[in-house]
Amino acid sequence: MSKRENVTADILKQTIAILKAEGSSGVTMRQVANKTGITLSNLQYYFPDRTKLFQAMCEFFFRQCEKTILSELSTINVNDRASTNGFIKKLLEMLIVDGINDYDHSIFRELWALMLRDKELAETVHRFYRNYANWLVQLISQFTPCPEKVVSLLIPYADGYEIMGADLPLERNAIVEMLSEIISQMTRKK
Amino acid sequence: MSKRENVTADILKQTIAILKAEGSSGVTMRQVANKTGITLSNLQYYFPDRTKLFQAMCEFFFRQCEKTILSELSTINVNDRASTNGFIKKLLEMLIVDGINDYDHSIFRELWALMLRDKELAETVHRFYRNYANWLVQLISQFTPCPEKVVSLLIPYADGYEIMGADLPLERNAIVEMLSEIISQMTRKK
DNA sequence: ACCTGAACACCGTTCAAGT
DNA sequence: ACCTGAACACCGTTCAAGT
Repeated sequence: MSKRENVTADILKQTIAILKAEGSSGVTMRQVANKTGITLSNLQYYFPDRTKLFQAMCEFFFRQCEKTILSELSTINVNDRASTNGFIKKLLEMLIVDGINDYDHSIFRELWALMLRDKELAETVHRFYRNYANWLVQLISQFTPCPEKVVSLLIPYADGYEIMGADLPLERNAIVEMLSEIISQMTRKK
Repeated sequence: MSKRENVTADILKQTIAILKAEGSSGVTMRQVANKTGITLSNLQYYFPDRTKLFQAMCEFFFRQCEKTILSELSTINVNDRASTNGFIKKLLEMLIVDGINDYDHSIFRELWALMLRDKELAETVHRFYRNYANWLVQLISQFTPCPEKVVSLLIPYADGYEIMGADLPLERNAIVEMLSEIISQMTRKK
């Protein structure tokens, strides 16, 4: 790793840490520089303005995400290949998460807001979602004849549930049950 | 309306306008004061700090939202009472919206981020979602024996779809079709 | 009760200057 | 190629002072 790569990786890690802890308004150029242990001017040498820093942070974040997700998905694949029902349940338990459990979800929420005012960052987020959808389709295609339907149902639902799932008339268990039924009906029918 | 009510309403309207146009980082105390035509100090008399301004803005925004939604829902109710299928389609067309069409959705995205760092604002958002879910349950209960299921499926899905629906393997029409089938199967079964 | 302006520490960005 | 510090206009907040 070149010096440039090392320094920028440090900067982006600190940026993500601050974003997670304090939100996008907490990510100031001076704060990032301080936590990284460099001067403001030096930070600006690597990232000439705040927008560029956010864009790079976004790409860095998704590179990490992709590693995590791919290893999680491969885990599920090995253990539960046997039964279709067990597989679906495992997948649902993984995807349908309460907003309180935030580990990386808070960063997604910040990105959804930042997307509105930064087209390049928005394209990075959309690219991630397209990749994510493709992986899921590929994984699920072993278990159902309509993986595109299942994925098109689950990904948006998981994002929305994370925001306001706690305010729904049904409890999480009932919702997982409902989704499980919907998917097995889809799978049976065709 | 008292003077206080008039001034605060003006302030909050301008706050929402700026939030929609420039995002939460664009909502500065000085900018809000300028657009409202009052001094910074005077704005601070009505809203002692930025957090209080955001909280009041959030409540004001949802009061407007509730009016809009209730009138939209009553419209759907009158025209399509006749056929259950027609009613569901109308409802889906209303709820499943692409992120590009943003009218008020951009404000929701900002609020989802602000919720993470302001518990009072978060409670206001959750209260809105609970009300929204209750109205939908009530409206839908005429057409299906399991309105809680339908609502618990549709609201999170609509929020998630607005963010990343464009990145799914299925087109919007196919998705509306899929959801329509799912709901009519739910309705038939019981 | 309502409104004002000065002053504080902090912010992003620019720039001329160093190695 | 990499790093620095001073200076700019802007920010939220505090405060003492007015009507």
